[in-house]
Amino acid sequence: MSRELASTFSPVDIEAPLYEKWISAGYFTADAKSSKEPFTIVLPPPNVTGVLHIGHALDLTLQDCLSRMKRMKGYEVLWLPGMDHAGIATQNVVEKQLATSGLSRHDLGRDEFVKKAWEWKAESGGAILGQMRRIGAGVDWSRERFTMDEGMSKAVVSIFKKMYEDNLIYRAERIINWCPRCLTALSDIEVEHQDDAGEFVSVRYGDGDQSITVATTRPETMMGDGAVAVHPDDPRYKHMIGTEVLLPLVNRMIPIIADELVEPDFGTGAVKVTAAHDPNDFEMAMRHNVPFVVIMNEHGVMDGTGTEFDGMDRFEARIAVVAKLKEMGRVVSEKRPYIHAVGHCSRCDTVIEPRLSKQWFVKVAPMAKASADAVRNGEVKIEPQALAPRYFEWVDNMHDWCISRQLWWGHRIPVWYGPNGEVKVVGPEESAPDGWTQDPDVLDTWFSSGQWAFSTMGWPEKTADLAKFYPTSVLVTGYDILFFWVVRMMMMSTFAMDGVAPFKTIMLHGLVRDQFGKKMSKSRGNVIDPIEFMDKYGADALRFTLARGANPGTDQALAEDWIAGSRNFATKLWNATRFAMMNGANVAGPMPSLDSLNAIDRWILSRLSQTIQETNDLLESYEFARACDAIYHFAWDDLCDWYLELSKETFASDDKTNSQRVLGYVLDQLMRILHPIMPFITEELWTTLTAGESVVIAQWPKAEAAHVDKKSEALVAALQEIITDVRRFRNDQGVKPSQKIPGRFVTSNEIAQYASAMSFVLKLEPGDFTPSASLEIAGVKVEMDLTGSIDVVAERARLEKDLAAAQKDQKTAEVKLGNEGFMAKAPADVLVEIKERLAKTTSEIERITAAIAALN
RNA sequence: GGGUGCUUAGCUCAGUGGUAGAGCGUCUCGUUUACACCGAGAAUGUCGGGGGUUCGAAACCCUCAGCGCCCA
Repeated sequence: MSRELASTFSPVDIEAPLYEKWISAGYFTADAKSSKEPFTIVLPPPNVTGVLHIGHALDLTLQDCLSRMKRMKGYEVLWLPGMDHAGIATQNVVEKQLATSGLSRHDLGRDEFVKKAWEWKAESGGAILGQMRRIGAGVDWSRERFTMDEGMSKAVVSIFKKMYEDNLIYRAERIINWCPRCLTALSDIEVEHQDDAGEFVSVRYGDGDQSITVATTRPETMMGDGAVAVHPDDPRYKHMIGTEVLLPLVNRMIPIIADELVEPDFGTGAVKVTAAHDPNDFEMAMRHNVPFVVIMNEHGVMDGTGTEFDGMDRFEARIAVVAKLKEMGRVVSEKRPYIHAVGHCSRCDTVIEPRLSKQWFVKVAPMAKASADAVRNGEVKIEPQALAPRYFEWVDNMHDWCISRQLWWGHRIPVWYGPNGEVKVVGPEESAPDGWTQDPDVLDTWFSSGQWAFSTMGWPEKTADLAKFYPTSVLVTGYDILFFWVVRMMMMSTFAMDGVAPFKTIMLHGLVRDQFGKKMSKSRGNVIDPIEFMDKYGADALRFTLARGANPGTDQALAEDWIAGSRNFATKLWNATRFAMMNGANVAGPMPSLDSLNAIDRWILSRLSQTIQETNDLLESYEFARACDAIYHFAWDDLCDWYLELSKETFASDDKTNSQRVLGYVLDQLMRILHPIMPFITEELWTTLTAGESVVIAQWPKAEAAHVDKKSEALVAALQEIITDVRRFRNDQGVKPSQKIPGRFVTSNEIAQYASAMSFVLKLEPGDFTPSASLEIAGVKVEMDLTGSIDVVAERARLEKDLAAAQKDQKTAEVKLGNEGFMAKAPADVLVEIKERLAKTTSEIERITAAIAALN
């Protein structure tokens, strides 16, 4: 009735064809007209320049796992894929390409350059999409989106206009983060702070009585100073407040002002105020009317100081300025290296230059509040909840968001300026008056990817997709971009979608690290390439490893050995299924009634039922690691190590029909619950076993409460105890595993029914013999003939060790029961448990003592 | 400086009040007809230190030490 499985399992051979099968069957294409309850995930859009890294692999695995499970549960699943246009990154890539022919983007002009960028995207962009297929991601490719495609671009303009009209977007001159290499403004989150070794120089301003020493890490900016600030209550400087000192190098008189922001204990307690080149100084300058003196151009080169330093790079100038000040005898002290946090461009690592500049901003306060409220009032849940404080810390203290970028690749700001300084936002269906010019800048990429949850579904049109699939069910992403993208999405969505948050749950996972828990980086050389490991071990193995490491909200370590271990698990499943089918496992016809089954069959059904329940509950609560563990131990320990071994004797007999059906059922169900995590091998095995169309569309198993059978569990536990102890005895006695020895079980209880199953596993041959050894375990006497004398020394050592352990356990139980406080206060069930433990250890001690006596 | 985690077997990590767990690694035995990508058996932890709460603490509280991350 069914196909035969190849004798060896080769993941690379089965994976690609199966993915093609799923796609052509349309399993992943969502239907907005379906009457099924929706389950929606939008894929955090990878960067168009990016390739699949191990973090994506984890993120995709978890999303795929959830969406496959929900599909099996009967939901109408939409998992929407796509990419963002990555303004700076893409522009950098294309500029680099141009540079190879000696061209800059300015040589081409804006329109030509943007055309080039689109060409680049068509040819080389989106490599990651192909890699997503490789890992088995069941996304709806028919709905693939790109942040710069036509629909999303329209949405960007619409929302810009809407926000502008609501006074949520404004243009202002502020200190912004400027990258002198990318030549653009950046938002706060595109700046990475690193501890760098700099210098801390104290410089004397003024002379004689009218002098004050300021300490700074940026001496080169002193030509732009507009004041010196001290704390208003600082007794050292109180008398100087309101007076002026001489600013060296440029010989300008600047005031000494008092501001609470100054920390008296930091440095000399006096700081220079460089209003146009430092965000804190800017704030102070606004309060005290300190002039803004710009001393650098957009490249970070000194400019307009009227000194010898003009034309020097800022870092060059720093050295030259200090040298000059030293010459003048103005350097009071120097500390070098001075470790302090310095902002770097997250795209090119250049040191950020705070720069006074006119830019567009989003006023975040109202939207940030709505975003915070949605989580506070429970509309949106953060999983794990322990990470919610991080979210609040960010949304509650957010600065306005600088959204203009001095780039060409991106959504051009839809603002036009008239000849007399008029400003007009031009919506998607409108056009600008003749003679007006459009703002040259583009919008931050996050401005459009922040709309990912709704404009991918056709907003602002009232589409069927939006009606069916918005808000999305769960957002799965790393906690590292909680502040970046998630908060942006929360703000944009609550604004555009009448206050309805974009997702019901935000599920955060951690980062993937190397086997020692260290961050992966090119410089460390510890980067794991998911493609390489999928080639070697299969996508399922990589997925299982990642899911098994995914404890809520925490980072996970990853090593090749562990992926190999998951591959071994896949091989084990393959071989177990192959073996089962060789022995006639099947899913034909109804299941036999429970009372017609033997205890071993009933036991595996009981374990299966519990495993299904456990797996379901764990996956529903995003406990991927524990779900994997539950399945792994059921499959390997319960099914392979015990059920199959204990059933071998049955399968060799004539009375095997029931067990064949039970085994078929167990494998069928096992493949279903494992499918979301290991889709390929489960599909291959399930379709082979059941001859069904696809496990992708099979029903998710329900835990059968009627299958839970404590009696059979107790019985099998006894069988396991007996078998393990006999094995141990054989091992201690130096009997080889394959060696058959005479042996029999002497018992009057129901374990007797399973004597032949145990004999089969233990290689014991019943018959007429004079036992040379006997063990008593779980109320069963096992008699064996080792043909000759047994190793009394080894056996006594073993027994004495067991005796000591039993005595220790007995003692702790006795102590508890002799404790008045325990007897008075411990709950009844614990009391019963300890009493049972005492009884058990006591009889165990009797048994071992008798066995030792018998040895003599 | 502010916030927030973490410290459990050689390694990486589970374990939120009732006799310490997993995977990998280690040691011994083994080609028994599913599987050597395997099987069987074994060893290994005063749960970072100290104090407290409790009949009972790896878990709860305080404190010290070390490590990490985010933000300034």
